[in-house]
Amino acid sequence: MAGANIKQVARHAGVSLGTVSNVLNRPDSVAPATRQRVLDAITELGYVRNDSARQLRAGHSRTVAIVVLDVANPFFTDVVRGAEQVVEEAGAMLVVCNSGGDNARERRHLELLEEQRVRGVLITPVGHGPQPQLEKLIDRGIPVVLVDRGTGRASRCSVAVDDVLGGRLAMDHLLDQGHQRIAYLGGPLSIAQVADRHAGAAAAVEERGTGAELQVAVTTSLTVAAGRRAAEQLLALPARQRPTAVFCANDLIALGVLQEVTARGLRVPADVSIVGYDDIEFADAAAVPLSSVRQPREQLGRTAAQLLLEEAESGDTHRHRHVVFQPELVVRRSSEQPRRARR
Amino acid sequence: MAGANIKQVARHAGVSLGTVSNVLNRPDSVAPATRQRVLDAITELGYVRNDSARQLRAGHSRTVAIVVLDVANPFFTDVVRGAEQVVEEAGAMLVVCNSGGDNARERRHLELLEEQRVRGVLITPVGHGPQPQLEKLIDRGIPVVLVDRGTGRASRCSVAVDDVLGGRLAMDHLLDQGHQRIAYLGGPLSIAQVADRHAGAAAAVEERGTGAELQVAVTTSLTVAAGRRAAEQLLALPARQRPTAVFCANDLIALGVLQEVTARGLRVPADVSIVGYDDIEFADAAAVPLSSVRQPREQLGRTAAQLLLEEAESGDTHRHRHVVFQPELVVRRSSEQPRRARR
DNA sequence: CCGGCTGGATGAAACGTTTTAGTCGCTATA
DNA sequence: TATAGCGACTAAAACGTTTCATCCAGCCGG
Repeated sequence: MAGANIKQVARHAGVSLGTVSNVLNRPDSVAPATRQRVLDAITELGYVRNDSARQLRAGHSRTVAIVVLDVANPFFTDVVRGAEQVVEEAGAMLVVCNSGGDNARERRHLELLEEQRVRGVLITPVGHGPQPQLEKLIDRGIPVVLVDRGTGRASRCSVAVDDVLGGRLAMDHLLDQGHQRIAYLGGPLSIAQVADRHAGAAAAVEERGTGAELQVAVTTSLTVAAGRRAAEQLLALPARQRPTAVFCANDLIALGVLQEVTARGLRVPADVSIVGYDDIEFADAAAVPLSSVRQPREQLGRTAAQLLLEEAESGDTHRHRHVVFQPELVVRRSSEQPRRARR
Repeated sequence: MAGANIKQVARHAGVSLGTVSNVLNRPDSVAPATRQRVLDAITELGYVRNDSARQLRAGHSRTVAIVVLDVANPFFTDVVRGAEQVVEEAGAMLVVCNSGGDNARERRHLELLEEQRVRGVLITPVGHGPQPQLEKLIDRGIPVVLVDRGTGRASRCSVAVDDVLGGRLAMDHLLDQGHQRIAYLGGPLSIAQVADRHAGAAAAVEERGTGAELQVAVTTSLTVAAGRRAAEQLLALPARQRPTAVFCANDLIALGVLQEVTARGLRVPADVSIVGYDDIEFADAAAVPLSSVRQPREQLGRTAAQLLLEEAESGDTHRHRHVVFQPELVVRRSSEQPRRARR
């Protein structure tokens, strides 16, 4: 009952092997009576298609992969959910791979995915530099869609949120509040999003021209723990060098900072204002509700998956597209208090 | 350059096809000179193994699947990370599938996984009832390990945390604080964890015998939004019927309750005490730090993966094992305040 | 009554591996 | 000197599909 193949089904139903295949793939092309006989045989033997053989014949699998920087980051889980919807609707399967922000792990995953001849890859690459393994995939004709990573090259589709704009929004807001010593927290800088958000923030300070100072504290990862450690260092500074506001590369960092700051007995936003990035569900539920830059996360995933499937279908006739969404600043208590000017 | 197969590599290197395979799989068995020639041919042609063909031959794939109730739930992302470590160390690949607590989706995933002839499946099943699709996998000889789901049947391994004990711990704590009207929030009850935690809570109330009352409010899912909605209903009750403490089936629900309660101008824990479950990272960062029942999440994943691989290796000689971890109550501000007795 | 057409079924090739049995030339042993 | 043994390599089978070229019977129009 366990391991029947198509040939045994055929014998059991008294038809040829090709007919069984037809029942499976083009049921209309076989006479109702025969079809029923085959179907009966299938259930009777507990036959289950062997996807390996199918793939081998087809030249590619029916799974789509998404490679994210961190599975545990709510930003990515939302993107994944969006992509999942579209992919499953198309009868395919989405597999989630976690690079953890590590170049080597990313490469390893891409190698495995190439071996698997996946139908396509959605990826938020670790670095901005060229990723040879990714080029290899594209050479082989496997569609690749860049997720949340800029306008990319002409050789692939991409969906993104304008991170430079996001950084600018956050920083303009803090400058509006009168802050003069502001810190940007995030890292590693090899992560493009981290760099872009910083670029936007720096540009905003520059343009404002009021001589505000933007310090940068680079963290080793985008986690709550990293945020807490970074805050520890900032708070060790003498009060007059200490920044009065912190803009964090994501909400996890921001939550870490929030924890550490309040643990030290300082108040948010009275002593330190905080703005995060991503507007994850928990930003609103934090000890002090967190101001944050919101991105259309699920939509990002959906759109990416759509572009991918589109490319997988249309083959050569495909023209690469680049979709850019606009972020939006959500002001909450962690930064909203009207303040006197500071220096 | 893109699509070379083993045969072309062989021709290019002037050897037989079998020799190339040997270079790939048993490099020591081929003479160094020949080996080098083959290796050169491989890089020159950009050859990449075709995993479908490999699998077909081997009879099973080298990927392990984990089917979780909710990818976006931090509890599961941690379990996934634990499993990932072990699986990748073994040179295999972990694919994450999301049942979303939906029976039909779970079945669909299992069907696909059976077609893929995966090496094994880690799963937190949606219901406690029998899942025929799961039995089918086992019949076929695909190892299945139950994650976070009780002592299970003898036909498979399992790892779990004692949810009944967890419910008991939480409830004992609340009873110790003198609460007499307590609500249990969670759902759907078809999710085993939800039912078990409730069972533990009910048992604690029963044993205490002080006539405390345990209301149950069933939610449609284990999300922040569901928690908020449930809280809305509870708070609509007249003050003297309203529970003074709430025990939530997970932290997401608890965070939702916390948000709604504070939004209504009530204080936690003065007006309503809250205890959550899972002790996710954000429990500590919430507006009022959340008491919660902690589970060894990553270890759960690691152990599950180890059991799975063990079974996959040893085949028939395998004896199923059931590992149970103990949960631990973490008391924080949301429930810790010493209180006068209530009624 | 014949030729062509059509719906329904068949047989065989092909996909790219891994593995097993076997071949071949050498060297060490009796 | 025959032979057993060994190292290095080869040839071919097998894994389970899908697809394509055939084939066959029946039916229609002429």
